[in-house]
Amino acid sequence: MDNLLANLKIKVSDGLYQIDPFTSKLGKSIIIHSVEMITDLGFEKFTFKKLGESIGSPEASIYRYFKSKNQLLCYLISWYWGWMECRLILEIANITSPIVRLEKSIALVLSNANENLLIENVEVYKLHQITISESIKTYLNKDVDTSNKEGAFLNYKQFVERVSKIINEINPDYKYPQMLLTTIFEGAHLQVFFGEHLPRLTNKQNTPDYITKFYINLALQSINS
Amino acid sequence: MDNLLANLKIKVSDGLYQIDPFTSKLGKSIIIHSVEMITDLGFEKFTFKKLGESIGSPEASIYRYFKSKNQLLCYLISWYWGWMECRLILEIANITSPIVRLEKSIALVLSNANENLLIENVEVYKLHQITISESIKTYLNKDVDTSNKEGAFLNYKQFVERVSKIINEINPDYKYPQMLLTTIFEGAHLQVFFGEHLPRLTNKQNTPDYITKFYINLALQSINS
DNA sequence: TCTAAATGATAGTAATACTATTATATTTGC
DNA sequence: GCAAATATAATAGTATTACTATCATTTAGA
Repeated sequence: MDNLLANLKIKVSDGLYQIDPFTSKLGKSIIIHSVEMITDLGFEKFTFKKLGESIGSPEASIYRYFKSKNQLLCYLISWYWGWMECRLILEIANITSPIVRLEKSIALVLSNANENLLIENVEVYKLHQITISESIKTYLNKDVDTSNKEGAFLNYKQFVERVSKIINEINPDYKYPQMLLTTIFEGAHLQVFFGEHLPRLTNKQNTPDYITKFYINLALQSINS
Repeated sequence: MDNLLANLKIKVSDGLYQIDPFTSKLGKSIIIHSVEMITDLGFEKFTFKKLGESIGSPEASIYRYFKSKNQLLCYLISWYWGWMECRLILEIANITSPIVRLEKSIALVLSNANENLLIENVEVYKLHQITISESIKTYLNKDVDTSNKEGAFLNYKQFVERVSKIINEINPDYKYPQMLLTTIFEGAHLQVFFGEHLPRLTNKQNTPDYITKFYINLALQSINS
């Protein structure tokens, strides 16, 4: 897969950066180290000053790439969903059954967890962790409409859109594909978090894919009724 | 209902305050005004300094009630779920059918929106808005385990627990009641938010209770299969 | 090699999230 | 009704955050 994707550039809306980070060494370093640091510290305790220290560049240089910590988070999450869309396309290509395609789409959102994959030198499983714990912070705030105009959620919307079309292949009359999918995707992330920190809010099982199976069932029951 | 609840004190874990705010005038003022301000400004832009100005007390006095902005948010959300549990008990008392009880439980989580109810002088619909946009911030952070020990999520867990028992009345073999319920409750809040700000991530309908109906169906299909 | 752009080094600002201290009210127990 | 305990006000101060600004230096492209 790495080879296949070597020449692939994941598209992120140009409202999500001041300078495209993948056009320079410093830019790439910002991405790689911020993924590292946000995973370790959490978004709240992560600062551009700490990031600057860890990459050996002044804080001010980082602001040339991202106008705020928030913009950087939006960039990372958007990049993640762009990457997920690539994976989705590869994963479901040549599969005729829409049900199988849907199953694979849902499973995809819960994968990444233990893979040691580097893409553009970013540790993808860390970005997955960040998406689980931090992604809702990109939109659950008073600036959501501005971020939306800047294109912060385009890649996520596109991902949802693509899977919702599969749902409508299964059942053209199903009225709530987006609603069902965001319920599943956000819910799936949450259950991972609950499993680790708030077990009374979930039903953790020993099998590694119990969350995936739960949501696949939920989806198919809802769509086929 | 107001009369019924006049003497009722909603229990909040004592790890969520330094001084119980409902034991003094200043404490009550902190609660009432913080609900107001967090609704208007959002949690990120809300500060104890602004709160102090709006209630005419110094910032330092607020810190005697809540050691941090985060603790105050945890208090408010916990209070909200305590209040919701009270409503739940009243709402489903004397209803024999567990299916109807479950339906009412789910509907409850999406109610409050337009009611102009004051309880302890707190505008409950604003607290509902805060829960929609801010509640996940109480746990999606690196301090979650500490907050959990302080009892921040007890009232929410209790609410979920109570409804999960209804699910197991309907189907004693159903394995994922907590998982299903947190998916529904958090999902329901999210769909309200998406409906207002990110419509491509949901399927907004003209009927006011489309979200409720969607999740009731989802629940019953999953439980009865 | 010249020039433009990117980066580094440094400084500075307003605001945030607190803590500390002392004086002044207010409540309460006797 | 008064003293003691407690709560609040007034004020000051700190480290950190989230930036912005300036200018010198390095690097990269034509």
